[in-house]
Amino acid sequence: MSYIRYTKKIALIDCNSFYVSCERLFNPKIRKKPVVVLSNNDGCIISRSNEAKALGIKMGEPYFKAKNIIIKNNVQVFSSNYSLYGDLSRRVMRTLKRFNSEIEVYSIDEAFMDLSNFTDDEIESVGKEIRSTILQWTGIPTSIGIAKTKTLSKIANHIAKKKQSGVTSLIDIENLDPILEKINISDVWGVGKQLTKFYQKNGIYNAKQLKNKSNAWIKKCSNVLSSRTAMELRGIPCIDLEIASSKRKSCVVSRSFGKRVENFEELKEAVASYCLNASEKIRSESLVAKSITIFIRTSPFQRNFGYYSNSKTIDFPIATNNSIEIVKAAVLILEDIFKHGYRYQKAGIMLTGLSNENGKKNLFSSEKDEKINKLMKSIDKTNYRYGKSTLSLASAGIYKKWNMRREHSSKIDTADFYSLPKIKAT
DNA sequence: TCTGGGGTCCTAGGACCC
DNA sequence: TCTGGGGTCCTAGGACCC
Repeated sequence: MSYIRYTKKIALIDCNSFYVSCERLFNPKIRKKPVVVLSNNDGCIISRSNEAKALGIKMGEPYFKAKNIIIKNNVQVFSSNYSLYGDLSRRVMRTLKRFNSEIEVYSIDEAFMDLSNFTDDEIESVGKEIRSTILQWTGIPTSIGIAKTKTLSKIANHIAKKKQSGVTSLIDIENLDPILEKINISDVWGVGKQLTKFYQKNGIYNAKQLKNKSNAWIKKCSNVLSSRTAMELRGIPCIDLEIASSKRKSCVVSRSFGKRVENFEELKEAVASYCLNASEKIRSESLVAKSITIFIRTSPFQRNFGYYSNSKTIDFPIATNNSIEIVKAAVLILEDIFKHGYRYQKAGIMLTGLSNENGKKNLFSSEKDEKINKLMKSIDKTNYRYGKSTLSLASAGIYKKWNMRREHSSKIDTADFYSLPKIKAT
């Protein structure tokens, strides 16, 4: 058997300190200053400018723990504004698609792109052109790594992050060993906390050592994913680019509360309102859910009031995306798992077994279902037009005392068409 | 005393990613 | 006082069947 083996060129484009860069776009005064963006509920630090990193502020660090450094160094702090970041992300991806319409949007701030049709000589300058175009058109700085596999392009990107040009290609490097040797095993894509521990125990401390370990050993002692990672380090592509955007399989809405919740009614409100969010989300993607899970828990960090965590899943008789039905099921579960006497910190709802809506009609659908579907659609339309939660269910509450903290919001809303300034043509 | 074997399907939990 | 949220995939083990 013979086959043609051609070398792929995979680029990973990654936005630098993405959330911070988004905030900076609308606030030039903080360009050269240390900036951090906080997670929901102003809990943790999830994006840092280089200046903030240099101060020793760690990724994922609780905000209250870093507060001293932050105040002392006048670090600018922002609550997260996901509609802004989502909007800018779409702009970046749209710009990227001009270079190759087939990209894999891997996360809000990253995309893989196949650049195999360019020659080895061109590749680095193509990378630089992509980078400068994105910067010019969207204002977002990026780093670009190019290599023969996704895993290697992650490493290339890692290196590019530290370079002035922001672009690194490993394509025409014959022997990658000296480079891989400098990459810490925990920095390899697909190697998390547990695997790092395991590899270190077996004398593997860097990417080169993993690359040189036999597949048989890796598969036996770990799993297929790990052996794929090793193959990719050797320059053999095992993880395909996922161009076609596939439909999601689950949908989660969960939040920590702004303050601890003790009474059932408030918890019910929160859960009901998460249900409305989740069902609207799956409706907008024309999906229906087979089952629903509710979970509640007290803080895992403060157990002095006792710790309680529980969850339960039930199946719907017929897959659904109807808010009313979903809230009803959620409340039933909640009644079952709620226990008095605890200070709840977080609750969440998960819709699973998602499938396409059009397969939904069956023996049991009725005229009533049709009416409910129409009602849901008009609620969604109204909320889209007049702002989120214009129409809601009474069970979701009005005052939402449990709502999350968001004390440092920049309040920029590019996604809300109606909050844009109006200019009248004369 | 001695208590099949193998296949499939489902689920919960763990590990990973951003 | 204060510790995020949303995904995917894999695996082990149980249930069930013949």
